[in-house]
Amino acid sequence: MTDKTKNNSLNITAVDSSSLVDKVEQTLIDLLISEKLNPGDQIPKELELTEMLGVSRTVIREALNRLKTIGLIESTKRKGSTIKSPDLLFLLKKSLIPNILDQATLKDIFELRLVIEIGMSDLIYNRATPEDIAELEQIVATEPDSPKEVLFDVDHEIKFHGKLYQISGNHTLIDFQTILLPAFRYVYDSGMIESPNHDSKWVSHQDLVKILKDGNANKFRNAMRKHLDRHFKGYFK
Amino acid sequence: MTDKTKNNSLNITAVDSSSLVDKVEQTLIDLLISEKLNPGDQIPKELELTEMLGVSRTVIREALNRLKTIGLIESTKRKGSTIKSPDLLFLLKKSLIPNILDQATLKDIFELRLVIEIGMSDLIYNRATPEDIAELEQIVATEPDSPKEVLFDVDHEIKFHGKLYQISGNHTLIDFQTILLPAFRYVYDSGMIESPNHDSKWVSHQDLVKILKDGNANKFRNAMRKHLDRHFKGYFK
DNA sequence: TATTGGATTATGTCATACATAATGCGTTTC
DNA sequence: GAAACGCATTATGTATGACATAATCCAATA
Repeated sequence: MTDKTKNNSLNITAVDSSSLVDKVEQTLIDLLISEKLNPGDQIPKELELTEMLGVSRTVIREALNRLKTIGLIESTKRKGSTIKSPDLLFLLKKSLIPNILDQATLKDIFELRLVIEIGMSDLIYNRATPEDIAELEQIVATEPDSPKEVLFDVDHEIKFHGKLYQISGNHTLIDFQTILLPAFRYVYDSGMIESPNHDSKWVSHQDLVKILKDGNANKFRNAMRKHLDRHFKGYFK
Repeated sequence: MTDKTKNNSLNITAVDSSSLVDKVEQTLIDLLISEKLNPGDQIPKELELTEMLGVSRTVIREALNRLKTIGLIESTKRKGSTIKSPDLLFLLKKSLIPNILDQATLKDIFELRLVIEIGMSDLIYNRATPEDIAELEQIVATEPDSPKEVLFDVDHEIKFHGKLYQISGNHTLIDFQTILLPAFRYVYDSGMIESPNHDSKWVSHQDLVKILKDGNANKFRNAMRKHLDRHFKGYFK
C-alpha cells in the first residue's frame, strides 16, 4: 500500500505535480536572481543547459521560451540568449483582452484608473510646463462653458486625460494608460456602468486647467477628485 | 536584383523578420479576440492547429506555451487547452526582478507606489469597517508618539500599508502591492533614495488612523499625501 | 585595404517516437 | 445492481535526431 492510496490523517507529503518545464523555468529564474546577472549578460547555450540540468533540449527550449515571453531574455541566432530589462507593461498589453476578463477584474481596473489619476495629481502639478498647460488649454478650448451641456465623449476624454499622463513624466504610468484604455472603453460600451451625468458642482476640464495654472498642488488634487466624482458614483452610496 | 539588395530611397517593403512562432502566436490571439471566446471555451487540439496553420507541432506548441505563460490558456492532458481569464498581476510578479530592472523603471515603480497610495485614499475611506480601524489601531499602538523618534522600519511600514491595500477591497490593487514591494524595498536597500527624515509637520500612522476614524474623505486623502511627503522629497524642489 | 565567400556556431523548425495523465467503458466482484 | 478494477483511448508532455537559417569569424582573393 503506497501513501497515495490513503487520504486520511497520515502524514502524507504532497506530490509534486509540476511539469519538467515548470521546474526548469523556476531553476533558471532562480539563477538569474542568485547570480546577480545584469541586462546584457549571457546565459548558457541550450545544449549546455541540456547537459547541466539533465533534460532534453525540448524542455530547455520551452522554459527559455517562457522567459522570453515574460521579457526576461532575448535570443539571437549564433549569439545565444542574453538577459534583458523587461518591459513590464508589454505583457499586460497582450493578456488584457477585455472580453476574456471577468467582470470583477474589469471593475478593479476601472477603479484603478480612478486611483491613479487622483494620485498622479502631484506629479502633474509639479511637472507641468507652460507649454503643457498651453496644450491643455487648446484641447479644452472647444468645450462648451456650461457643464450641463458637456456630452460624455470618450475620445475627447481620452485626449485630455492622455495629455495628463504624459505630463506626469512617468513612463510606466504612460504605458499603463494605453493598457487601461481598452478595458475602460469596454466597461462603458458594454453598459456595465452608466454614462455619467454632471451635477452643478462638477469640475470640468476647463476648471482643472485653470487650477493647474493658478492654484496649488492640494487644490489641484482635490479638484481632480471632484472631476472624477461622477465615476465614483455607483461605487459608494 | 531583388529589393533586398538596395537600401536607398527605392520603395522597399520592410522584410518581415518575425519568427514562425511569433506569427502563430499572433494568429491565435487574434482568434481569441475575433471569435469572442469566453473563459472555459476550448481551442483546437495541437494536431488540428498543425493542419489548420500548416506548421509543425513544435511551432504550435511553442506558441501555445506562450499563451499559457501569459495566462490566456490552460492545458490539461487528454482534455486539450481551454481559455482562461488571466491573472494580470501574476506575470508582473515573475518578471519583476529588481536587480534586472533598469534604474529608470525602478524609479517609475517607486513613484507608482506613491501615486496609488494617495489615489486609493477614497477607496479606503469609504470601505473601512470598524474592525479594520481597530486592526489599524492595534498595528500603530506600538509606535512612539513623537514623530522624531520614529525609525524607518520597512517591515512595519509594510504591515501598516499592506492593511490599507487590503481595506481598499480592490484585488488587483492588493496583488499590485506584493509586486511593488520588492522593488520598493530594493530602492531603499540599494541606496538609490535616502531613508526619509521626519519634519515637524509629518503625519504619522497614528494620525492617519485618527483621521480615518473621525475625519472625512478629503481630509484623509490630504493627510495621506502629507504622510508620504517625505518620499516625494528628492523629486520636486 | 576592401570585399567576397565559405566555415562555424547557436537558435529556429521539422518529424517521429514514446511517456504520462485523464477520461470513459466494459468487466469483474460482492 | 452498484462499486471497484483494469484496459483502451486521447491529447498533452518529453526525448531524440536531423536539417534550416541567421550571425559571426576568418582566410582567400582582387
